[in-house]
Amino acid sequence: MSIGMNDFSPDKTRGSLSTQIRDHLRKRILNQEWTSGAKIPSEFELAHGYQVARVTIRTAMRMLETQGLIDIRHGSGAYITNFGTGIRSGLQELRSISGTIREMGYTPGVIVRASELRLPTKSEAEELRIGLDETIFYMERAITAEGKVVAFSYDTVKIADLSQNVIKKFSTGSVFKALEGVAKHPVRAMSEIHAIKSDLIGWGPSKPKSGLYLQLKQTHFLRDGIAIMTGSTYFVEGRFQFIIHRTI
Amino acid sequence: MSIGMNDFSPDKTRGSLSTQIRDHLRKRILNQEWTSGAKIPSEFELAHGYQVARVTIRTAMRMLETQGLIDIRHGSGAYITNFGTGIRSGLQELRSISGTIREMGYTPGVIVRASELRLPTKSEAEELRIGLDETIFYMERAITAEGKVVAFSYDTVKIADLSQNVIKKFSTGSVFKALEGVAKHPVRAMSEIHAIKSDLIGWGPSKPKSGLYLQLKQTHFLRDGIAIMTGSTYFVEGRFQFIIHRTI
DNA sequence: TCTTTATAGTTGTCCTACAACTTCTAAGAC
DNA sequence: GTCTTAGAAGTTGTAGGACAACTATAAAGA
Repeated sequence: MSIGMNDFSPDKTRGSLSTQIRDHLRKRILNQEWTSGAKIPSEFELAHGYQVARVTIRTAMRMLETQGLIDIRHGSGAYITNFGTGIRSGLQELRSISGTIREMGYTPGVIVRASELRLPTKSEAEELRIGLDETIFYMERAITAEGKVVAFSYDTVKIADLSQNVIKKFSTGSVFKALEGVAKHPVRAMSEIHAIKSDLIGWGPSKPKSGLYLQLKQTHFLRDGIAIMTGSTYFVEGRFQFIIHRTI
Repeated sequence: MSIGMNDFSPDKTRGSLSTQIRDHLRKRILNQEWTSGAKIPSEFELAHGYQVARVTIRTAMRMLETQGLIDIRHGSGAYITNFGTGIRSGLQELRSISGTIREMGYTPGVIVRASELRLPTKSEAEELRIGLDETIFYMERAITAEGKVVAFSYDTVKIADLSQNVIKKFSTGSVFKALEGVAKHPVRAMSEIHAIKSDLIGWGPSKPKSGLYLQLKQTHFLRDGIAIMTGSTYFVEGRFQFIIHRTI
């Protein structure tokens, strides 16, 4: 089903107009409203369609180009890049694993094996830029798709200015969702990638015999540069496909 | 040493003004002209400094924001993100491995173990979108840093419209450099990442005993979406640090 | 001391105009 | 008829000015 631009209406509480239009256009692209390689409407047409100035459309389009979704050619137009659909699981975009699994058409799940309030280790305190006496929240979780574990996750969250209510939600649902509710959701992450072979990682019946994982050792940051969460996620090799879209 | 904006002069042959200014600003940021978290000059000031319209500066800044180098806040200003220097080896940016090694302060090298002209396999033909009868160029290379192998590379290049001269250069220097010379350098790549443990990969004395690699299975594309190169690079775990900068 | 209110500075959007580039069409040359 | 060239139309890039929306700071007031 096509989305079209008719269902768009600006929301003053949700960031700038251009980012809203960017997100709307992204949806339309991922929804395959235009085929791969196709030319999308001109800035002039889009501006009329969305009832905004051309510069607002331009700003949105520039962002999509930088993210690799479209290709803008001077004097010609903007074209859908040849991989529009694969990108949705692109690693360069920060989104929850559950969300990605859902978008791929599977049913995500989370199994919390352990969670506790404790003091940080030295490296954790360093990553989160907090003192060694500041209590943090630690979790060991397994992320599943269709009931099968695709990743084991070991995370530490800075909870200094979070309510007990928010912390409780960590154990039940998505950490991202819980943080979003208090306007504390991360907008950026720095990840180190490693290939790991170890029998010490993972648990339960879904634990892979190979012991082969793709480790994402990452720290999440808020808009103002404050670190809020750090940890490692071990993706079971073969059960999750990572794609990176690289641009100049 | 600071760069400043005095050494900037537009070059009509090198893309749009805004991309040139983006690259110039990127250099200044990576050169640490502003410290991490610092506020950079306002759009108005930059526009005056570079002698261009504000919209041109804005376009450049938006690209830098999408790439995660700066953070633009409405009504306040643009700020250097807290990881400006680490990003230069970010996987989301497409650059030659040799160049990355050089930027990290090491001396890169390439050892060509084998190279040949041959017909493509079925999957190679599929990736490059060519016929099974179109000759391709195949290479097995090792990329070194300070003489130590950091990655083994198995690549296939589409050479249909390349001269013999260009092909010869593949064996001696950087593939990227050779393609750049004929305006055929890739601007985009789609990479799959895998953790691999195998004794069949690599060769020579630098071959790691662990057999543990981070595999980048990627296809490179030209500006117009044509695939030009496909293959796998196996990074020896521990000898090369991958960082990904993820944004919303 | 704390709160509220101005004020200046900065980014977001709008408008208009034109330059630069691409693509297609049609006229012209042969 | 075929190729080349010139032109026109369409599209993106840049310019300049104006104002709205937002932020941060400072001053005034309670």
